[in-house]
Amino acid sequence: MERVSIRDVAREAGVSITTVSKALNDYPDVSPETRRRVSEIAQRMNYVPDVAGRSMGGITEKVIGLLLNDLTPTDPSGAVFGILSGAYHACADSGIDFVLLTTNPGSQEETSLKRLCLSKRLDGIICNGFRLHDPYLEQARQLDLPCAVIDVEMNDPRIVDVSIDNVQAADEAVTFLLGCGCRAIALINGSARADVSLRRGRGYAQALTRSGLPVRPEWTVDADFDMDSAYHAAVELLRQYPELDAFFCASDVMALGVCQAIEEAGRKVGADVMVVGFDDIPTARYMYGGLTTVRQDFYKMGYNAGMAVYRQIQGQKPADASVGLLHELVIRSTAHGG
Amino acid sequence: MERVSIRDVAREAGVSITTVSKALNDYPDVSPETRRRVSEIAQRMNYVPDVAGRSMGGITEKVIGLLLNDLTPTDPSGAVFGILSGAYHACADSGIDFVLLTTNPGSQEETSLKRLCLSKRLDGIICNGFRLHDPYLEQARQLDLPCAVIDVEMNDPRIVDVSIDNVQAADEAVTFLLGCGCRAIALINGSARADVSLRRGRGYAQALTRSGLPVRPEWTVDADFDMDSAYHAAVELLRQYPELDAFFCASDVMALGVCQAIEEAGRKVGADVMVVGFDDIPTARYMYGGLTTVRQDFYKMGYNAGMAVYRQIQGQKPADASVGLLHELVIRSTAHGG
DNA sequence: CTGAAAGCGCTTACAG
DNA sequence: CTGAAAGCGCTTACAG
Repeated sequence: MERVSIRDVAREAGVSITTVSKALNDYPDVSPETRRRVSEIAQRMNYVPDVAGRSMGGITEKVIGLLLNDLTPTDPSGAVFGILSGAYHACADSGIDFVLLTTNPGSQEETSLKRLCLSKRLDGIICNGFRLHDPYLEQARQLDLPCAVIDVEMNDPRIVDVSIDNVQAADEAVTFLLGCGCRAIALINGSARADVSLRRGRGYAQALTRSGLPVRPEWTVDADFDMDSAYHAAVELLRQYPELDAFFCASDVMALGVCQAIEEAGRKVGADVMVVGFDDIPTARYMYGGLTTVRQDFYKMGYNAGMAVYRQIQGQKPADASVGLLHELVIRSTAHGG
Repeated sequence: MERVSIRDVAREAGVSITTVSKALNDYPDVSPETRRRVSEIAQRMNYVPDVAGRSMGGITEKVIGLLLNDLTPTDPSGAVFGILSGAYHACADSGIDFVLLTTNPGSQEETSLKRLCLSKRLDGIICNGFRLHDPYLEQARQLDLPCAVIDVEMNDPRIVDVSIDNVQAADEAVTFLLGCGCRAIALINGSARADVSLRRGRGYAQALTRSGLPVRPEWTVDADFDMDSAYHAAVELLRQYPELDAFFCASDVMALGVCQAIEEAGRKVGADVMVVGFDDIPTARYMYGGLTTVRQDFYKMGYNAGMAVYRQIQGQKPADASVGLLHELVIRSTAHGG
């Protein structure tokens, strides 16, 4: 596509490029008539200043990157999409450029986070999908750049943590199951390498302990947030421990696999065995008569993360981005009182 | 973050910036020893060439933009995510920069597609989510840029169309329902402003006509791809036309609403009333005992679109990107023979 | 109010 | 094999 440069506009308008630049950048020292004529001509010629040129001239847009650890082909829970959309809109609302970046365990070894940020000229970064011990997580602490990390408790004054209170959320879910009369509750957890799994496991244990119930390690399975793994785990648990009367699952997607296993075992979900999921994915209310689950708002997580990074770029101190990030136990059919 | 420039590296290495540039860009006329030392120093100093500088120097990366018409907070079907991921990976595999852009009916009036492409320095573009009569759709034809459009039949030799054969897919779905013995089949369609809706409507009518059945317009409802609208439409249809024995839905998400309406009407999904959805979303097999649906591969659509645009950028002629984009009727519980 | 000139960080003929 | 210099498209003191 043929690009029109500032010289072309200047020639057409019969002025210098200085004047074109000033007219288009709202400098006061340009006659109204000149400004009008120049903008009119620039518009007509479809002149769009070259970003590289502008950048060299000293004008750069701020840019925030959303760094996704592994962009998978599919996003069953919609978590990544929600975060992406939220971060994007936070940038749009702040007049900041948004750029999508991805990495994976392999490329984390190749290129340092710092070089990645440098090459994309980032002014701030949001990290999502990182596992404990991922190299970039540690590098984020050394990064001299506004940074928000989603779903990993970094405990670093320079980094904004963005996540719901997962311990509390899991505690509430399990406490609810106990209130429903359940006494043998299994935990189908996400990957042990994910910080949220640790926290949800803690909430689960905390609720049981408070009720004077033992925490039986054999009733906790790491199903890596995977539907099929959860299904198989539940099949096995139900076979070995027929006394199980409830499953708390660290994601709705895993809850689906668990529900299927329960039904295949000839038991009735929500009656014989209760199930609570996590996330409240868009289709949750249509599954198994309505999945009882812990809702979290991924869009808002992304949005808050974007805004928190933006504020830091503006020089404000990193506000607590988890404020207003509330979870909510949504009671439907797969687990319910009375 | 402190940026190191080529001068800093040159100074540190005791050579000219010319030599640094040559060493780092693999020019042959640099002594092996100099090259080694310069790269070593550049690496150590975390030197990353400034893209703007490189661009001014004449070296620019190719970039493909994925333009989404409205980035919604949520993506219940996972279609947008799949396309995004596919397009991203096509770019990654081709060594091309990927950038995410969004627009909406309002901003389409403000900025022309051409200016948008110019401002992002695009070398190619993929359009998704556009409705018939969206201004950008017409502007895409005039655009002097490799372009792929998803799910709209553009019929333009310069534009790559990317979509499954929606007429054929719908025809197969309805023909299957007829084979199941259904004789009163309603169509819950997507927005009439979406090209795919038109095509699926055509396939629906085609299948009925072939079987000598009348196409009753009152049995077709535009539910705009929305779960709740589909639910309400189904409630109403079931009330007015109790003889309905099947629903063909233009999306799984809408099928969910329809299934709920059927159950609330005291009828059994898959027995009294059959339901076929569209998309095969990740959770489809867990809903209502398994949703019968037409599968399409969104990731592949995005990937093929990206590759087709890339090929055009390389100067190759625009291959048919829909090749290999197959749909598949997945028969589960909500509609099944015998 | 206008414009010539310097400078931003690179690359690349070109001379040595 | 090395480096001085021109040039890419802008912005912005600065002089007029």
